[in-house]
Amino acid sequence: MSELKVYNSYSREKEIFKPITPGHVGMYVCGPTVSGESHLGHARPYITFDVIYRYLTHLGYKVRYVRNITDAGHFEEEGRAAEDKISKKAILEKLEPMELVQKYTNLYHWAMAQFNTIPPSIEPTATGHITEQITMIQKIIDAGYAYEVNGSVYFDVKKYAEGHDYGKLSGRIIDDLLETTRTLEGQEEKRDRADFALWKAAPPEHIMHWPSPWGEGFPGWHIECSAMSNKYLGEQFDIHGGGMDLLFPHHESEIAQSTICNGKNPARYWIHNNMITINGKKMGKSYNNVIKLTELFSGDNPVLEKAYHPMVIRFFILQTHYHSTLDFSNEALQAAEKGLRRLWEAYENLGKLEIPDNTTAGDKELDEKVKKLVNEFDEFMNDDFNTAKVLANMFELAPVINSLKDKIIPISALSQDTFNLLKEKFGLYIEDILGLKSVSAADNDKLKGVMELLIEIRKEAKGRKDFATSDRIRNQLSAMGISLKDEKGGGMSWTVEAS
RNA sequence: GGUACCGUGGCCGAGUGGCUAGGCAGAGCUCUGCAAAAGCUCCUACAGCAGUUCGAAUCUGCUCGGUACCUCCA
Repeated sequence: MSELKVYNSYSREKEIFKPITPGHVGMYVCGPTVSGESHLGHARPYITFDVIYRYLTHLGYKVRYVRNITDAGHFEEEGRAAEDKISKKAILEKLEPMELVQKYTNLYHWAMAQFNTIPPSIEPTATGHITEQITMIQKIIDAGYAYEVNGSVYFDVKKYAEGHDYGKLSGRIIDDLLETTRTLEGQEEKRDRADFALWKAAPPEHIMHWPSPWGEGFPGWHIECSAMSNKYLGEQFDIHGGGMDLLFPHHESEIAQSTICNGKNPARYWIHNNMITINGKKMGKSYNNVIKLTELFSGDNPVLEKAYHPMVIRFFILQTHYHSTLDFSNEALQAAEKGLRRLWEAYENLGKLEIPDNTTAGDKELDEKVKKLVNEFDEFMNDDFNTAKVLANMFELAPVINSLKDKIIPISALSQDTFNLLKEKFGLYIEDILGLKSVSAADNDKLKGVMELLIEIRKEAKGRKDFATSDRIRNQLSAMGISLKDEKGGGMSWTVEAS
């Protein structure tokens, strides 16, 4: 079997994956800032890294998956910042900071569960690790790479760049960074415009602040990930992941901080997923084109033609390699919806098939083809987690499976070994590694009983050519979102559309 | 402006220099009381120009177009 190769953003090359400690993998993924509702953009990294986590686990690694919650910082409740400053009443009505954070954390967890992502091993919060961050900042100050001004602490990028390669990860040229003409608010305190905050003094009206050696304030954005990854995964760990937009300045700064504190790049492999775009534009606050996950699932957004099932989103994302941009459109999602349904039906059909013992391949060519398609699953995943190719092979297998089920191809065309391999790997991949689930709604026993009754009545009606009755049953059910299909050989199957 | 990346058939999207990716849509056929589903078949593209090569979607250069990052961002 081929070795796992991953594209390392740091070296810009595909590298063979070798963990620091054999048999173990430490993976840190930048989590969301919970100052607002999770949106479609959040779906991409967490589904991508969920599959990576699942695959590494499948390979036999014991993976410690750490994904943080950014719940500290200078955020305010959406759309209320301005009035808060002038209205005492608004201040009274405002949610407690932690109440706000809890609300959006809960929503995020709920959405991640909808996507069938496995919760991380550790999910540390920034507010829960203030002391660790302060300790780290102090270490950087002591090392001479940070300075304090008016209760805020900044990282001295210019000094760091003298002896280190600041900008390597993101392909930045340090001189350009130092000379950028862009002017931003509140930068007078910095010695150099490329410097970034490790600690910010909090103005009195600020909603979140903690005591520190430099006064009341809150941690800078980059330090939390360094502090928490260090705490739970050590000075150097295997994989650091996140969205491509975090390359600079976030991950670049993390490398700088950790290098000063621990003398090394914190991660061996930097993995970044690309962005989701809408009509060719990145989805983001600044573009005002954000689709919240709750809206996506309910269809309640002007750009959405309908609601989309979380599994459709998951499938849609996995149909593209994680390193490519993924353009969102109703057309593309609806295509994904149909594709997933077809694939899943084939999978269910496969589950119902049985093969007699000691069958030898009656159709050698087909047998070989099936074997090849199945074995390529591993190869494709080993090639930088190419889920798109795995799915393509599954689609190639679908007609074979359906033909076996309809007896267009006799089951004896395949050898017992090949059939078992197909059954085992298809299930392993589609459910355990890709993490897909059925989109059709609830199986419950009472409904099943009712359906069996209706099917029996319809069969009887058809038997006496009472098509008015048989069509009435099918049509009425269809109107309720239950589709009945006549199968070859007189059987009937039914599926309930997800509401 | 600087730095990266990208430009694939109606749409979405894989892609290792030579061999039909795949999905959705569309057309035809088979099956079927009808329908749906399923199966089979068809639809063979790689922004433009030049170059390297026996051979390029894949390498090089230029042109055009697009996106991202440089600011909070997944």
